[in-house]
Amino acid sequence: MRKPGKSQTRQRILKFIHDFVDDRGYAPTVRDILRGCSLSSTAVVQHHLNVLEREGYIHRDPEVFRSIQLLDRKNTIRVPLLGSIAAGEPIPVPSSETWTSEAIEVLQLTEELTQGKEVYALKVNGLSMMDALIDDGDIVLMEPANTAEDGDVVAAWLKDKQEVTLKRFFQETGRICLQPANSQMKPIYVNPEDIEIQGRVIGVIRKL
Amino acid sequence: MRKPGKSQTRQRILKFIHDFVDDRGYAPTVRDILRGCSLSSTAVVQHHLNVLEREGYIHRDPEVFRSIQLLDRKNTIRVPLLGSIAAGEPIPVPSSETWTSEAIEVLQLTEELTQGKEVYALKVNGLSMMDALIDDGDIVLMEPANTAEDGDVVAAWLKDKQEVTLKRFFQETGRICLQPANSQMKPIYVNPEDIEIQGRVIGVIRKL
DNA sequence: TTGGTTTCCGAACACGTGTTTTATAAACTA
DNA sequence: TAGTTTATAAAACACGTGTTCGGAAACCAA
Repeated sequence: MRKPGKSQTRQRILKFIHDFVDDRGYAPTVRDILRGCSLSSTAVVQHHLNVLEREGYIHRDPEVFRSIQLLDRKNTIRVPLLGSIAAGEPIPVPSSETWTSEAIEVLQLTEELTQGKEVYALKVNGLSMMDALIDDGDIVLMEPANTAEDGDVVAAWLKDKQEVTLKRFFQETGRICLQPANSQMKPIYVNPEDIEIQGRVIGVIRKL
Repeated sequence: MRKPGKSQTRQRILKFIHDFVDDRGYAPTVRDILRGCSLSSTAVVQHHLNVLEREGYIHRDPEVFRSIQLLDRKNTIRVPLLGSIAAGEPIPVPSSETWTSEAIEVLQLTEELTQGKEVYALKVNGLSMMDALIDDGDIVLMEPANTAEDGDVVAAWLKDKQEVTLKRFFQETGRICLQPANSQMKPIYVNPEDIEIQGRVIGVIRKL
């Protein structure tokens, strides 16, 4: 009384879990799976779940009800939109307390975009970032940072011009090179003491 | 021995649920909340959960363990990355069957970005879209469309030039105006029969 | 004060649910 | 063929968990 294929029951179970989570928003129990896949013993389900976990498809916390997690699902992360970024004013830099308390709005993004880092978002005000290919109304994802590595795109405060700019950062001997994303535009060079790194840009989102 | 504020306990509970779900991937039980919020009776938690549900913050399925769902969570949607978009070639337009079968990769995005529409994604190849403030490597979110309204940003195939372009669409008398996002650049005008709308752009994503 | 509402406590009940055990049958290996 | 591994079945155990109830404490309004 065994299935012909190698393990088509396991495929059914995995699909059932997917559908169940999509539908109900939480994971099924062993007995939910039993009924949903027309099996007749919890031990069968138990066995297949163990195999699925060993093979890396799911994760379970032992003894915890409804704790099946599908490992190909990415978590969504709540990203606080802390304010705006404009040419003439420094950007809001989050303290540990502003994180959700002072958020104007809370975006919900996946690790696809946040890359697992603790980020915050800023809305771009005006056209001053156009040389970084950033439009009015775009949302930039920032990672808090005071320093930068070569090649990072940073939000830099230029003390002499009293303005913030988004450019690619390169450390050179005695000076810093800030390169626009738009390669048709020329880089600018500043003294290290005339610049203040306010954050690292890890993404841009434009909703139309 | 009652809390001073009006119902700060309820706030604590809601925050605890958020953190718990973020951390573990499934919802807490009544007793998890009890311990996590330093309360001493499940009935207290039960009461606050009822209020939270009545006020629309959460949803619970009666008698089901760990069934608390946070209603401000947006669903994540699997978006197929169907190919690339480059200057000299038409963009891949999805049939109903390519939807996930021919996907090069599957992005996972929230309704925040997809706006609830059925979208697909294309990776931008080259710098030809720079006048739309789109960089090499950016990902554009497309909604299938053959027509456009005034103001839409569309992917248009220009028959005479044999190239695809991303521009804002405006219908004028006898001609069509295609306006770059970069306002420093001039719009172009084409005959209605020289243009073919291949899709509507609803978003742009740049990962750095 | 008075009454009414909300919040809290402690305890108990009922059952959903993960787990284990034993047994049987099918498939694979040598 | 015999031996091993895998898949299935039925039943039972142990406890996690939603729910309920009676009563007390804090707050509010008249």
